[in-house]
Amino acid sequence: MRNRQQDKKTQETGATDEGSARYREILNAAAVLFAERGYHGTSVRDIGERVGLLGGSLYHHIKSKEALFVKLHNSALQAAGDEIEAAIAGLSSPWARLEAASVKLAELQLDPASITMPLMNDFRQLTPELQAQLIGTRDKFEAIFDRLVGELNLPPDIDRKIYRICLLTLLNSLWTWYRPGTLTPTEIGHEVMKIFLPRS
Amino acid sequence: MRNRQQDKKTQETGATDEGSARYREILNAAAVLFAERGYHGTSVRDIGERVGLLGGSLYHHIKSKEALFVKLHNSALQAAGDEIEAAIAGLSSPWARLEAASVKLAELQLDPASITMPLMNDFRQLTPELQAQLIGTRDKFEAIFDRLVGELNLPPDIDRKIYRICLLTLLNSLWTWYRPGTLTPTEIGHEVMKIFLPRS
DNA sequence: TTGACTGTATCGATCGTTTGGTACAGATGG
DNA sequence: CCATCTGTACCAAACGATCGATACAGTCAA
Repeated sequence: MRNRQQDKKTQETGATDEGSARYREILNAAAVLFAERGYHGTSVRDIGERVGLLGGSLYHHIKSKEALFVKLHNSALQAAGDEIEAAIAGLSSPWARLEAASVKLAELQLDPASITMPLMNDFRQLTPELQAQLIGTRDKFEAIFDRLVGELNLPPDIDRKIYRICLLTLLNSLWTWYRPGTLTPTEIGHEVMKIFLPRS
Repeated sequence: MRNRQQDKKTQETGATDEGSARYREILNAAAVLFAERGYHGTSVRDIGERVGLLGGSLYHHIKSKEALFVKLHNSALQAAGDEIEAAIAGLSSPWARLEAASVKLAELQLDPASITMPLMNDFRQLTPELQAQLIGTRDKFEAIFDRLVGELNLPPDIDRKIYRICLLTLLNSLWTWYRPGTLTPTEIGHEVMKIFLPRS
């Protein structure tokens, strides 16, 4: 028995280097892989390889694969929420505000440089305990669009909840089919909004 | 003289009991689990448990987990395509045809009794080789909606390709958020179509 | 010298898959 | 009628590979 005393365990808090460069590297690498291959399809060794570390060495920076995913998910949603709020800050027309928010979200989802939002939809592949850690952040994010849709003067026969879900689902799924080429992410965002804007 | 002729070669394709009751049981169980937890999140032992078999015993009926998924995917898409074609057969108005097709697809996606279409979107978690086996069937299915959208008299500023992708993405994602309650699958289908139909 | 960082090596669990064997149903042949 | 054979369907056990995670020793800058 080596450890009569439980030794210091410097990182028992679970919080590792919140802001180190290495940690952000890992966060970015994990974001790409989770987005490309899903949670279960990505191993910690895959992530390590992308940042030049062995799988086991990652655990000096992260607490667990699950914690990494939660951190990634929550901080991405938080950042996206902030950017969207900023994008609509100066606008007053309800339709203009919704369009600006949608376009901004499209840009965020399709920007390869940003930490994208892996598995915004579809976290069915995650364990229920993991899901529980994510719904809070997600609800808060969706509340932004809930508010924006609530301000709209929509035709009375349109269900606002379904309208909002559909818009968010589409924007969050853009990256599954978008390929850079003829249209920019911004243009894609406007194109999608054409479907949701009032016609006539 | 057992086989002077290579006899009828009933299952040379690697396909096992194409139509046995057990095989359909396995297909159904796998459909549910793949949809709930994704491909990697579902183990063959999980599937076996759902039909009262050990994981290894499944291999008397299936060739591999991948083959099971491919079979599931292709037959579901084939059946859905047939049902949608039947639903629009008697209609002539382009908008009525698209709406009928969409509602039918919504019903198929949300009917818990049918072999649903697991991971219609999002097969990024699959290996490229597996994906290659699916895109053919998928393209053929999407061609139905491509044709229907092509018949529409859409506003000229709307990109038809994006319009079609968005509609299909939404319909295929319904099950990720739909919960039985106030609205039936049919009503959900119509509700979604309200967004895509010409307003005013 | 210390503490942050990384490699080496390994753990137990689980993965998809294979193997050997068994129980049983129906044909076959003497 | 009985013995034998064949094929189906399954279980029990195990395979090698890989999973997330841990322990520990070495490296190196401060």
